[in-house]
Amino acid sequence: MSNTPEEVAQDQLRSFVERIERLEEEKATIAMDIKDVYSEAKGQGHNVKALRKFVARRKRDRDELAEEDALLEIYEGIFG
Amino acid sequence: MSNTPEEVAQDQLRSFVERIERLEEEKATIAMDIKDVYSEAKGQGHNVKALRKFVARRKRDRDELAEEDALLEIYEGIFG
Amino acid sequence: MSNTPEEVAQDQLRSFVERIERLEEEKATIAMDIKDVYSEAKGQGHNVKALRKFVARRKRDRDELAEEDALLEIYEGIFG
Amino acid sequence: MSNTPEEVAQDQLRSFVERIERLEEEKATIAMDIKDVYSEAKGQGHNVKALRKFVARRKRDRDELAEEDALLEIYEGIFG
DNA sequence: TAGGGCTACTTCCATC
DNA sequence: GATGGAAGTAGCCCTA
Repeated sequence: MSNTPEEVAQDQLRSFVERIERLEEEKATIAMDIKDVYSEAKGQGHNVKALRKFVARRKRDRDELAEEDALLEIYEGIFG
Repeated sequence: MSNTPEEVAQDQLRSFVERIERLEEEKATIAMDIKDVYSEAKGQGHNVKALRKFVARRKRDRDELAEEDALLEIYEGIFG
Repeated sequence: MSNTPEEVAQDQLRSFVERIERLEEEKATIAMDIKDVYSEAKGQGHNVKALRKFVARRKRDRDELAEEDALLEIYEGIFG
Repeated sequence: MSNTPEEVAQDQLRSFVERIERLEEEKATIAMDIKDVYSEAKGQGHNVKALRKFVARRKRDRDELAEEDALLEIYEGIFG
């Protein structure tokens, strides 16, 4: 009752495709959730554009911080 | 022990930002999961580029179906 | 009467900026022309939304053809 | 040798589609030209990212200026 | 004012 | 490891 290598490869491929599509669906759902939160904020009188900019800036700051930490580790590796 | 309107607005804003950042984090996690699946597929000898194209094509097909429905609505708007 | 390297670089840069802005202007003009054609069609009683979808679909069909060629290349890369 | 109204509408539609597709093609060509200019600038040692930002900023400045002019006209319409 | 289309940016992958 | 090109994503704008 064994399968040919081609069948095995087919099954693997199908499995990969299913896993990817499942994850993409989840991602799309979350993206919609985010839109909903912005809409809700707007409904309460907040400035969505500014809110987006604020969130983006915080993300940039976090990324820069992470980069600094990474640099620090490198320096510690050299001098520490 | 009540708060000023400004404080209330501030709290709201903070809450929105937190919700958004939480969701963005989840989204980023899922994006990484997807990358991992592609990497795993590659590790098993599959052609990642072709796999991506396949997944994209399936998505497009699904979208086309949805779009046909939309066109139908448009035509109904004309003839209905 | 020769120029310093900095001046040369400045002149180059200015030239690049001018060329880009000229092209961007042309592009914007054409984008407006396209809008105008849609408006004109609308003025003659055509359904703009459906027209847009039609044009988009034709473009997608063309792209799909090109993509099939690309897929062929990929497969040739695998089996060739 | 006259045509039915349906045929006339068809011909019109075909004409609109052709005009649009022609313009879209021109637009795509110009977009490629712009890319080429950036590539050329890069080839001469310029920082493309910074150059893009610079061009974008100039555009923004121009838009704001245009907006001010529009405001001025409005004011002139009121007070002039 | 919500939605969809367009544009621009960023990311990602394959190649050298 | 850089670079070029393609894919995906996010923000903006405009119409209905």
